[in-house]
Amino acid sequence: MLNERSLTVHQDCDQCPIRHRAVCARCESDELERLEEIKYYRKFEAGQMVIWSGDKMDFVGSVVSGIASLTQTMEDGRTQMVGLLLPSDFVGRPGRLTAAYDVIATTDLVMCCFRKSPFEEMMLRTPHIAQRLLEMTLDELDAAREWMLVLGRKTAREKIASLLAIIARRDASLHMTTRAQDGSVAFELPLTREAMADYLGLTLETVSRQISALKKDGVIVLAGKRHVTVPDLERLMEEAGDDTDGGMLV
Amino acid sequence: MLNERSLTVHQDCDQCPIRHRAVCARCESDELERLEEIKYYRKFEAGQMVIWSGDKMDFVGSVVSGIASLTQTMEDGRTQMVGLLLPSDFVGRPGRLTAAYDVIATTDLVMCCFRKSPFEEMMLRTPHIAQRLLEMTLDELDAAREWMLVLGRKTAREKIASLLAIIARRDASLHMTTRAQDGSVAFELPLTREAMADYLGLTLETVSRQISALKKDGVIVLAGKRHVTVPDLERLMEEAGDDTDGGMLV
DNA sequence: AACTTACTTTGACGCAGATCAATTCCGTGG
DNA sequence: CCACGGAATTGATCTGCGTCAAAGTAAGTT
Repeated sequence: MLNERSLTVHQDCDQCPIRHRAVCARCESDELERLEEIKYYRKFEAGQMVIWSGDKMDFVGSVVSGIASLTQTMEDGRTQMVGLLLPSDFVGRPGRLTAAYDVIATTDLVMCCFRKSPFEEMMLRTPHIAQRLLEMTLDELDAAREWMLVLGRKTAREKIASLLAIIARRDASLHMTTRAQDGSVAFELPLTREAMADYLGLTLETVSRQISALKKDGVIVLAGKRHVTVPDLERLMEEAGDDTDGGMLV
Repeated sequence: MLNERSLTVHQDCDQCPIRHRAVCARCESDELERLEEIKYYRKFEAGQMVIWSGDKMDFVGSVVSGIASLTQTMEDGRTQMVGLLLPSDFVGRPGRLTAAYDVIATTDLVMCCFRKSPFEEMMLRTPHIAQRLLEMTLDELDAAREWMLVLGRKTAREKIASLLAIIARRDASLHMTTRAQDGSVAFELPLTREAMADYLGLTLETVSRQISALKKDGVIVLAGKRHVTVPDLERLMEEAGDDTDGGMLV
């Protein structure tokens, strides 16, 4: 799967996250119309498989609402999440026949899809789309590599802080956070502890313990299990060991 | 940096790994000539920095000979290699101003470069190049994500086996391995123990210990510190915990 | 041949995070 | 309202890998 770093939120239609004009601001408008014609929606329930690794992929698309995850699994069951698809993120691989990872609906999910072959044909006709997709894919590659540093070198506490910082940043850019006058940021955790563990290469117990520790140290405040308030985003990012000012991740 | 998954080895010129006709088999030949015109070579010694993270990138190119690594570093010095550039791999990010990672010559290195702006102009003129680069970048993304599984979920022994399997496979595709009649494969390890550790998210001591263990168990045979013989590639891949038949990595 | 320097191996020990095991929390439906 | 079940917490213990330290190896230099 290609994923994330959307074609950005549709301005004209709050149902569909793909702002076609962002894909290709310089294309002839009839191409854009054609894109509109081959569009359709798919819904998934939390926990449902969207795509199995190795399956034939006959569509590309993007997330309208909900969260999906890209996951790799070893025969013995160990799993690693390799990407998180938030609303506006792109899924699919122009030019590829089969899916490389499992895609799972983490929450209830709505996707806006395009049949792959017409999309690809259009890509061939309109060069700016390939250029835009290249741009997006490079962003994803950056994100994946930033995540490699997290997985390979960070401590459990730093990993949790990194993930929270990323979600806070991403949610902020989608205006999903509450930002109080004192600068604190609040958001809803979209992942179970287990999903976080799979993303971070940890166990769910370690995730739980580190969240408790961050809470005890006042880095975050929890209301219920899922509602997180970050009093000081700077502090959280220090905890994450982040040099990267605001490197875009996921 | 974009990297790896080359524009493949030049057929006409063994000096230059970029087979321009592979980039764009369908372009007009004068475009290819133009690419030839803006080409130049750069040499680096082992250990030299090719590019600093954050620096302005004014060229793209590919590795002719030697090995380079893409590395991320935290302020406290922890480092994670996020990519390995072998001969024929591509470096550079069309459409990006600055480098996202350090690029370091792991061995003596020769690169074939193109000044970035003419290359980009050409990319705009010849759509197949953007499509080819998209293809390559998607491959890299797959590789990065496969590596996330290695970093997040595999044991030290599996990590080492994974790395050796990848190098063996990569070298084989470049005809750099010796393949004996009994099916064993032999190659030269291009990395120090420390570099391997940085790639695998381990310490050099653990790398050394696991290599000794694999040797003791007959999975590999060492002649000197660097020359590796793999009697049974299947066995090595089992040790790597590899489901992926032959997923391209690095 | 002796010295230097960088790389590698091996050992002893400690700790971060995994594993195993009980509760507790909380949302949902009867 | 209670009861049920998945999610989360917390505790006790184990272990793989990191850390610190020392010694071995190989290639280049004088």
